[in-house]
Amino acid sequence: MKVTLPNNSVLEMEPGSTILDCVKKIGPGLAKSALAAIYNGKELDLSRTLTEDGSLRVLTHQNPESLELVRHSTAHLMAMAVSELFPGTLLTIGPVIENGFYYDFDSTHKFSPEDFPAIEEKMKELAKKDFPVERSEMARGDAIAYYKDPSHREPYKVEMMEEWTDEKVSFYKQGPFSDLCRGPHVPATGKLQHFKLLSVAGAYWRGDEKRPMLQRIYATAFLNKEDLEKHLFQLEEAKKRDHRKVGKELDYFHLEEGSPGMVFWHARGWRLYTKLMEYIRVKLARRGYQEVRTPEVVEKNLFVKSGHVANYADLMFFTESENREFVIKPMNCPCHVEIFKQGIKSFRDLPIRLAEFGKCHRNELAGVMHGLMRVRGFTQDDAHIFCTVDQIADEVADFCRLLQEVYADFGFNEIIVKLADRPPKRVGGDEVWTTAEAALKEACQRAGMSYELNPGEGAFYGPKLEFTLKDSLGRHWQCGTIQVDFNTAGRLSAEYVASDGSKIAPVMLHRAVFGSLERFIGILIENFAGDLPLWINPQQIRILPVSEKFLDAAAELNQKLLDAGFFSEVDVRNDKIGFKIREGEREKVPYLVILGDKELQSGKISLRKRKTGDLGAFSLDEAMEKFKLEISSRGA
RNA sequence: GCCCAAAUAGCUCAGCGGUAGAGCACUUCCUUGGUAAGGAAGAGGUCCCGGGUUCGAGUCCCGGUUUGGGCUCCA
Repeated sequence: MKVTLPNNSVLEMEPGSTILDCVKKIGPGLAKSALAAIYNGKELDLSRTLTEDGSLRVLTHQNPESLELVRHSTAHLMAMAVSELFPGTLLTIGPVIENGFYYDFDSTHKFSPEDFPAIEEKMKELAKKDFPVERSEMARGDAIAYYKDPSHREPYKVEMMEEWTDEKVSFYKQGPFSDLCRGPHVPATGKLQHFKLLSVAGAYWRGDEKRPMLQRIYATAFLNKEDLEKHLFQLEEAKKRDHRKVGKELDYFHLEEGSPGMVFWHARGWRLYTKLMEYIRVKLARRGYQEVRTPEVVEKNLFVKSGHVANYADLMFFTESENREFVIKPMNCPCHVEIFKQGIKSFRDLPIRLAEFGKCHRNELAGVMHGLMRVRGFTQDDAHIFCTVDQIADEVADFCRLLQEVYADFGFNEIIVKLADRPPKRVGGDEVWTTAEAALKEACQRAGMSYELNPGEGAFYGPKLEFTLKDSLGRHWQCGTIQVDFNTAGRLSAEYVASDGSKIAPVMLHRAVFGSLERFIGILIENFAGDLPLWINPQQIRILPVSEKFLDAAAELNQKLLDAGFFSEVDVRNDKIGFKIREGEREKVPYLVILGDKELQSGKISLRKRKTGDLGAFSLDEAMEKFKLEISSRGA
């Protein structure tokens, strides 16, 4: 049998040899460090027997592809440790996830982080024993019978296997522990060294709330110690940056028990909020959007006609007055349609782009609220573009460019685009869907964005693009979206007069760049760890008088800065300058101005930049130029 | 909505059947200063809400609310 290596050399192997035999032939060092191999494009265990000619690539700790393998094998190691420490625990599944893996257990023992050291110790002990990990196969029926036997009862495994159609299933055995698994795995438990248990949480069997609640242990594993430590450091960093914590420290907002999921914006947070609105408002005006404002309390009937009450009632707040029923609007679209319907629209008027900072309320499930990221009352930077089918591509392409421009201004340069196409249940003919999907694809191309397909995930009324940005810690946040809608305008009897005089319902494009102002602010806080760039920072300058003698001079300077449009304030407290500097740094004020005798004598001010330190003396004009430059360049 | 946990001073938290505590912040006084914490004194609490157990409940039990970690869902 011929085995081709990556350097194109060919090894001649006896029939019946395993991959490991092959690797040994390449070199004993490689055989020692090998974890698995890719043979003819398939990832396989080293113990697998070669049955055909092929090309071989050996995976070691050096290869990024090994990460999933190691994580999955570590999941088995964790399951083994848990089984030994807590006999009677039932096994379910232990998949690899983005930054690690988890394993779901059904156990009478209630796991808590206090169990982690013992489990980790056990894992290390089992790893040290270096059990070989051995693959075996069994007929599916036999495996089911085996797992039904009371002495090794695993009902969850039985349920999974009963749904499969494979004739044979594979098991992986390490020492006394074995688990149903497709593999592949590392050759021995000794290869597993860099892991950490992270958290424990409830999770339904198969994500179904009617099924038993299992206990999920989240953990992670890496190929080397440095990567593990780097990841653990990032988790710590993320915790420090938590927008709920930072937002409170910076006095941006608070939430309270009486209004769950509704934000009380404090002066500073609201300054940031309005800054973002002003920023996007200018961009929209230049692209031909018309900003409008519609009511938050709307007659229920409008949302009955739009279909929201039928499909969305669980998430809506209702109210009534004078025997009439109203809704607190959960979205702005029907209101924008009402504006569109005022007067007669011609095809010449299209596209019409109606934008609104629309405050919406959704009665989200109690368990899903999360700081600013998931709230019940929020404001979308919403707009609806009423257009013809032919105009979709142009409008979407223009939106994609707008979105790129905006995200780049905030320093987000990596954007993931997902195209969700036609779902099984949908309205509209196939030819319209095809046109719309093609238009979205074309728009992405024109904007130079590559997209992943999210098959069947579109809304019932049309396909959509979803935009996810990556923050400074590499975390993903879905913000922007543009959705094609063939349904709503027609339902609400909105139409335009076409060139042939017929009346046609326009296509509606629902779109948002930030998504919601609340969520976007949460993302900004975490991305910048509270150190917002000067151009959006609601605190820009704080004047620190060296002693009370300089309070008047400080007030005068403060007024000049306020007149010039900067956010400035004076620390009037009777404390030493060192203390005020410390406080200013702690409260993340970008610039501190020290004002004392020296400054009054020289007519200059002393500037101190956060995290950098003393910048020296500047005339007021020089300092303001400096601020303006930093603001216009949007520098961080 | 479901599982688990938490809720004590403005903030961060300790106390876990026997008279409510600390640090920071706040107020007053002393100090009037030069690039990351000057000193002293004072004030501040329905211990989330409602029931129960007990001679006695922040503390134990039950119910509710909110928050947190997840599941599911989503801007």
